[in-house]
Amino acid sequence: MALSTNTIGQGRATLAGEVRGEIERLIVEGELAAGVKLNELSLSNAMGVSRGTVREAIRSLADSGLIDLIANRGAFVHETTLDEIRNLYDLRGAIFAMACSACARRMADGDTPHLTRKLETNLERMQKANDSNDPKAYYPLNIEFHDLILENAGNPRAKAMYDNMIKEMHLFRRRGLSNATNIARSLEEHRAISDAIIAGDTDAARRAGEQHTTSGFTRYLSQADKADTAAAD
Amino acid sequence: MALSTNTIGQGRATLAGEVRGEIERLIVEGELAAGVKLNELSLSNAMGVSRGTVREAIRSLADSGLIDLIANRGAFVHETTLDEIRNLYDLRGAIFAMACSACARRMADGDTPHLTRKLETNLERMQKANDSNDPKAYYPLNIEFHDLILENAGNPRAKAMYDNMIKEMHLFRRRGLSNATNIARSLEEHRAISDAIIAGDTDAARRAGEQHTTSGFTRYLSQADKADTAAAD
DNA sequence: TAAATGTTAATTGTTGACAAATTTTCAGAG
DNA sequence: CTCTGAAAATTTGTCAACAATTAACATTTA
Repeated sequence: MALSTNTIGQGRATLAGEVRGEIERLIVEGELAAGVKLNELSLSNAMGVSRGTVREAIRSLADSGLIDLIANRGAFVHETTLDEIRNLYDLRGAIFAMACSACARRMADGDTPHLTRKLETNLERMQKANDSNDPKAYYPLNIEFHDLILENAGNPRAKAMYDNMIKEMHLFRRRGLSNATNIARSLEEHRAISDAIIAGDTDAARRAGEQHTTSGFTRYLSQADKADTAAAD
Repeated sequence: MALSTNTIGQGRATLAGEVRGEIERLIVEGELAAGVKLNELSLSNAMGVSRGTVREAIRSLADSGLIDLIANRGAFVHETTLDEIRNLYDLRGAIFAMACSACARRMADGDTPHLTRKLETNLERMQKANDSNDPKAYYPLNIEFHDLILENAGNPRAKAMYDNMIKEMHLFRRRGLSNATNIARSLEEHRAISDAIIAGDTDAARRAGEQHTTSGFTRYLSQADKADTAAAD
């Protein structure tokens, strides 16, 4: 679970929080590969803090799903299986669809005055990135789009969960959006979601959001297949 | 979030794990009321362990949502607002609907051979509890029903999240099911969910699951209103 | 040789002490 | 009487040392 939502000033205010962020970075950026064991002493030496502080940071990271803890044996960088990826997509899809629906409801209620404008701006930029065939520009815009929806769904807990899952998926998600065809299709789906939200149509928004995540998983699988095929050559 | 799924042997194998369980019990059973500050020294004295161990237990509980951490100020039992309850219901509904749908799919695929039987047994007992107008018998059966679905959805991560939310809602959820009318309606909805799952109808299962959670929130609100009215007398 | 056992080294679990921050207390001014 | 602010007391953050557990390795035995 992993929710830092309720943990105020834990990010950088305390030393353990800083170490936590550093370890998280090491994992997300791939310097600590999946399955690797985290040695408390080594880490404390490398970072110039006490072992207890490192220990606290590791414990705090454990619930987020990035680290597995085994009593008396240590902490290991979590190895994500294909089944888990499928489960994460399902879960993320359920939460995202709910968020899309909530956005549409709040839009209809007039609770999100600036959202229409922000969605349109985002979509324009995405269109531009697609036209100029620039996947690297698309990636952050894609994240921004999802953030926009989660942020305006009025459910901080959902956003925290979503962000946690994104962090874990971040490691393998990028290649799912690495070619122009996928970007074009993703953009279409974003437009459908945006339209439904702006229209205040909760059911359509939910369906569009669900559809988008499902397609995302399909894109990921096709990409993973290619990678496997290439590896088999 | 707080997912103990990946945390093997953390529950009781280690002293900190035991303390964690004890603190969790104190909170869930209401001995530590919402908003109360957790004093590390007092707890360590009361439980006969060192402060560091208590501290580790508290940290480990923080992500579950039961405890708020503020740097340099301490740990507080989380106070759940009405907005948060609404958000939790939304979130729980999204995950539960997804689980219902997944159960239906797995049923159709023949992956859950014993589920039909177990659902039917559960429903029969619920019917009996309803006939004899016995809310106390219904409550654990209600939990069992939801567990059955989450357990058979093939998504351990979803189950872990769901269980976490249940734990937090446990504090105020009981009164939402405290009269016969509510039990009868809840039973009806359970039957709809069960039928859709057994039929392997993923869409119907999702809709029924969603409907059930929405109704649950309505039931909660009406009950809360009554309580408020009573309190105002 | 292979399995089982005992011994040693490395690592995690737990504790108590010190440093830094926060809260409380209380004297004095307005 | 209330407000301000400095000193004291309390509480959290960090550290280093000790205890318990696990992993690695050598030795014995079948």
